[in-house]
Order: sequence, then structure tokens, then C-alpha cells
Amino acid sequence: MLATPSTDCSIQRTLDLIGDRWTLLIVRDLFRGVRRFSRIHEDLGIAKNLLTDRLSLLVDAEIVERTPYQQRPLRHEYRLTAKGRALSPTLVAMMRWGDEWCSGGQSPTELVHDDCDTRLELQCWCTTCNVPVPPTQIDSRPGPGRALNTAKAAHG
Amino acid sequence: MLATPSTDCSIQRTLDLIGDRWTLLIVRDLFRGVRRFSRIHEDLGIAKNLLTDRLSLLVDAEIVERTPYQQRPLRHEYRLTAKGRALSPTLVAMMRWGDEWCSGGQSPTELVHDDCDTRLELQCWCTTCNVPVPPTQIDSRPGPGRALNTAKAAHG
DNA sequence: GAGGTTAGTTGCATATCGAAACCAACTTCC
DNA sequence: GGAAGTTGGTTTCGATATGCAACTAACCTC
Repeated sequence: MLATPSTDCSIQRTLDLIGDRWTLLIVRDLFRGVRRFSRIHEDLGIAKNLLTDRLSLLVDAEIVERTPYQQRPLRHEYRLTAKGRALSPTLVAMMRWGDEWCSGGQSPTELVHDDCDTRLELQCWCTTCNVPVPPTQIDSRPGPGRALNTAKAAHG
Repeated sequence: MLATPSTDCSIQRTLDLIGDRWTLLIVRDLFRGVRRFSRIHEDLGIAKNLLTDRLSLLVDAEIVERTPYQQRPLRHEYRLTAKGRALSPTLVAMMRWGDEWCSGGQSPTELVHDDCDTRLELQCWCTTCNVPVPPTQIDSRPGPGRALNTAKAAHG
């Protein structure tokens, strides 16, 4: 969680916010509806001081918001913001990878389409052609956010 | 990088392997074709002892393989295995998130569909309905890899 | 008013990190 | 043939982060 000297890489910037051992697990719990300090604490087994620290970093980063769920005694819960919910594909990607490569292809939990109960895949999607795009049809190029760099074969 | 007591969660298992500040950046460099110790070292600014450590963990995890690229002096380079290349969607997801939320929507690098040059989104895809599935239409259920757990609203 | 619940803070031992120095096996330059 | 450079590390050590346990505070229930 260092202030890295702003390299022009979105992966780097993302990891600066969520790239430690606990943060994404906290976000996962919030997705699952585990929203209170004590519940997250017991679910993850994270030390309380670290949980306090990580939650406040997440709130600072506007990934999570802290809202009261009762007065007297005043208690807060933690909820994902739109920015936080946008981490969904990242978590899904990790989950699918873990399923495939760390659990012998057997998912502990499956994600399915609520309409038809089909197990979901994660893919790149072209909004123009309206088709999924496999890795082989992906090109990369320097984007509007700072150029100057070579950015040749930037990904796969 | 602790030996976590095997919780039934693929996200957890994935983070046990790649969930620290450097590992995914190393993987990103390998995707980009930066494969040698000294090049990764200077590109990331990572301490050499940590790079040695992380590379050997990646090799142990079979995400990376170490192969000689010359004899006399014997030198090795690091290449992604199939398991490592399968991390592509995870990196793409993080890249898109960082573009959207940490770079003011301005991508330093864009991924585009080679057919039509449209910037790509990463989404869940239902192979039955042949449509992209937004987070709100995702359900989750216990999978074949170990059941017993409650696994109610597990994701979105 | 004793005990429980929730959400923390504080203090301290230990583990991990980061920077720099050092090392070894070569190669190239002069 | 000796000096300096390159690559890929290992070692050392002070700084930082982590994990555990104890403590606190505000309230509620019995």
C-alpha cells in the first residue's frame, strides 16, 4: 500500500489499492453480504487492527462506504460502492482461475446465470460486434491516458 | 503467502499464490515479454532478494518455468506456463478496473477487438442464453469441489 | 448491576521488506 | 593477460508491517 510513483499502468494502480493479502478477501466478504466488522473478523481470521486499517483504506479509496445500520448503540456496516462493485470481474476471474488450477477443476462455489442456471464463463466482450472475444482476437494499443511509451505487445 | 488452512474458496487459494504486492506485477511483466531477472528487477524496482524469492515461489507453484536461454555463461529466463497464462483474465479485469476508476477512465493502454477496433469490456458470459451477464444476474451455488458449506448469497 | 455484544485501540514480539554491499561466473575491451 | 562490465544472484541489517492478546467504550438484556 505504498504511494507508488504513478507508473502508467492500470494494473499497478489497481494493485496499489487492493494488492495485499487481505483487502480482496474483505471485498469478497462484502460481496457475499458479510458487512459487519465482527463478522468479517471471524470469517477471515484477520487481526482486528488490520481489519480496522484495511477498512479505512477501502473507505478512503471510495471502494467501500461506512453507513450506520442502527442508532443507540450507533453501529456501522460496510457496503461496496459502485467502484467496489466494479471489482466483481476481478474476483470472478480469480475464482475461476482458482477453480481451474488450484481445486482440480472442481469449483467449491459456482457462479450461474439466474435466468437459466448455466455456469458462467468470464470473457472479453465487444459491444460493437456484440460477441465474446477470445484472447487471440485481442489487440492492445496506447490509450488516451498518457502516451509516449512504446506499449508494443502489452498483454497476451 | 501463508499456508492458509484450505478454506473452500478459490479466491482465497488464488490469493495464497498471487496475492501480494509484487507477484502479479511480475506476471504482468512476463506477459509483456520481460522475462529476465535483471530486466524485471529494473522495470519493477523490486529488491533483488524479493525477486529471487517471488520467482522461486512462482516456479514452485508451476505458474512460471525457468529455462536456460544460453550456455556459457549459463543464464535462465522465466516464462509463463499454461497455468500462468490462464491469469490473463485476472490481469485484464484489474487493468480495466484501474482504467475506469483510477485513471479517470483514460486507459494508459487499451485492449481492442482486432476485428473492429472497439475497446473491450470484460464480462460474465452465459453460453446458453448467449448474452453478457451483469453482476446483478449472477447467482451462486455450492459446486462439486466440496460441499457441506452454507454458501448462500455468495457473490453479487 | 453482572454479563454479553459490537467495534474498536494499544502494546509488543515477530516476520517481512527494502536498500546496499558483496559474490561468482563468465565476456569484452584494450 | 588484466581491468572493467554484465547477469543473476546471496547476505546483512535497519525499517516497516503483521498477528496476538489485552484493554476500552458504549450500549443492551437479564
